[in-house]
Amino acid sequence: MRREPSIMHLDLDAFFAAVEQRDKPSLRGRPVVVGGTGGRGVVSTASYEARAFGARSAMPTPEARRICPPGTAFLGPRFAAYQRTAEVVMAALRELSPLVEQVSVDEAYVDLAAGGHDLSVAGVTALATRLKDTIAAATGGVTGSVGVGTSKSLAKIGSELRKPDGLTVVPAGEELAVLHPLPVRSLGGVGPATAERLAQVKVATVGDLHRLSLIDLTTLVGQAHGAGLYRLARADDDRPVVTDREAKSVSAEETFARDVTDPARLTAEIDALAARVGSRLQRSGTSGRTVTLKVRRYDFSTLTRSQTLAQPVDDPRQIAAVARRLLAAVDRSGGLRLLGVGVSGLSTYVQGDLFAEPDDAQPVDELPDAVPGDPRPGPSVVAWYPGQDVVHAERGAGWVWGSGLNRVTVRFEGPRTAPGPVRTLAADDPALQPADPPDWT
DNA sequence: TCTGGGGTCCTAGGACCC
DNA sequence: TCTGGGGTCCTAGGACCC
Repeated sequence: MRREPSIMHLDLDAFFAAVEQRDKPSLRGRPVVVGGTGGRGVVSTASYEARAFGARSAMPTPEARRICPPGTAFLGPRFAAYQRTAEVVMAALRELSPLVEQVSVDEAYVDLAAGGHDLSVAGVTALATRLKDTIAAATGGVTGSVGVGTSKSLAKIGSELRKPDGLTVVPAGEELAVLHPLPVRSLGGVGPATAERLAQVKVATVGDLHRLSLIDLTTLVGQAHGAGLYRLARADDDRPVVTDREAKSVSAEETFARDVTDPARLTAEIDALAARVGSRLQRSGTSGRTVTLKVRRYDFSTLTRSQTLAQPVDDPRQIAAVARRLLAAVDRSGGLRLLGVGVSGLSTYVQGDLFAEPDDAQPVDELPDAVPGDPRPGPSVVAWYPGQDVVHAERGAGWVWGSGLNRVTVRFEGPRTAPGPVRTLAADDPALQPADPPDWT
C-alpha cells in the first residue's frame, strides 16, 4: 500500500459489444450480445442494454436468446477489431507512464508514480478525467471505467465501483472504509467456491473477513489463498505494476458442435490443434517440454493428461504425436465434447546444431542394461549423439515408438523446419550411450 | 435447447535424490 | 528388516480471471 493513490486501473466497458456498436450505428441503444452463436456457445460480452434483460458473460448463448427481446443482436466476436481498438487505448496509457501492465485486451494497470504526475486526489482525478476523454475520442466512443488507489487491489475495486464510464479515486487512509462494506466477491481471487466456504462461517463482506484470524482463514481456504485474503482484507497489497510477463503456456481447444466419436476425426482435430499451438510457439520463438491433452466427455466430465519430454518441442507434428498417444489412453466411449492441446514448461528456443540431423544410424536389438544383469531399467534417456546431435529415447515415454523390449524406435530431431526421420536402433550401436550412468550406491 | 477459450496459480501425492 | 526430512520434478485436478 502506497502513501498516495498512484496506481490506476482501467477497465473498458462492455468492450466487445461497445466496439460492435461503434462500428454499426444501427446497434447503438439496442441490446447486443457478443460470443459463440451456436448451440454450445456462451456469451463473451453483453451490452448494458442486454444486461438489463439479464444477459451476462459466460451465460450459455441459448439462454441469452431466451431472455433477450426480439431485435437483440447476437454477434460472433471480431477479435482483430477489438485488438486494434485496445492498442489505441494502451498507447494512450503509455502516454501517462512507461509502467503499463495490460492484464487482458480490455484491462490495464498504470503506475502513475513512474510518470511524474501530481498524485494528490485532485491531481489524479483530473488526470483520469482527461484520460477518459482521450480514450473516447481516440476510439470513436468506447468508454472505460477508472479506479485510482494506493494499491492494485484498491485501484481495481475503484474501477468496479461506478460502471460504466465511472471514475473512483480512493484516497490514502480511506482504504478500509471503502473495502469493508463490499461483498467478499469483490476481492480478486474470491469466486463461487471461496465465497461459499466463507458464507458457511458467516463471512459475507470484506469487513467480516477482516475479523477472521490468519489461522482460521488458511484452514478454511488453504495456505496461499488464505494468506492472500488476510492481507487483501487489510488493504495490504504491495504487488508492483509489471510491464510484460513471459507466457507460461500455450494452448488451443475446441468444443465440437456435436460430440465426436470417430477416431479419424479426433486425430484430425488433434493435428489441427497442435498446428495452432506449434505455429504460435514458433512465432514467439519459444518451445516447451510438457504437452497436455485436455478432454471433455459427452457428460461434461473433464480430464487432462500430460507428458514431459526430455527436450522442448514446438513442432506441430511432435506435439500432435504426444497428444495422440495421450488420447489413446483415455476412455472415449460415449463421445467427446471437447479436445484441447497445450504446451507448457516454456523456454526460449535453443537454436543451433543441437538439432542437426545425425547422418548415420543403424538397426539393432536390445537396449543396454544400465548395469549388466540388474533387472532395474536403465536411465530413461538412453542415447545422445556425440557432439551436436540429440536423440530422444526414453523407455516407455517420450520418443520411443514401438516399445518392444528388443528394439527401440527413435525419432531423431531434425532442424526446426524439417524434423528428422524415425529410425530403429539397436542397443549395441556405439551411438547409444547412457546419458547418465546410474549410481546405485 | 446447458455450460467457450485463453490463461494463471495452487495443492497434493508419488518418485527420486541427498 | 530400522527408517527422517527436505527439495525438486512430475502429474492431475481445481479455483479463478477476463
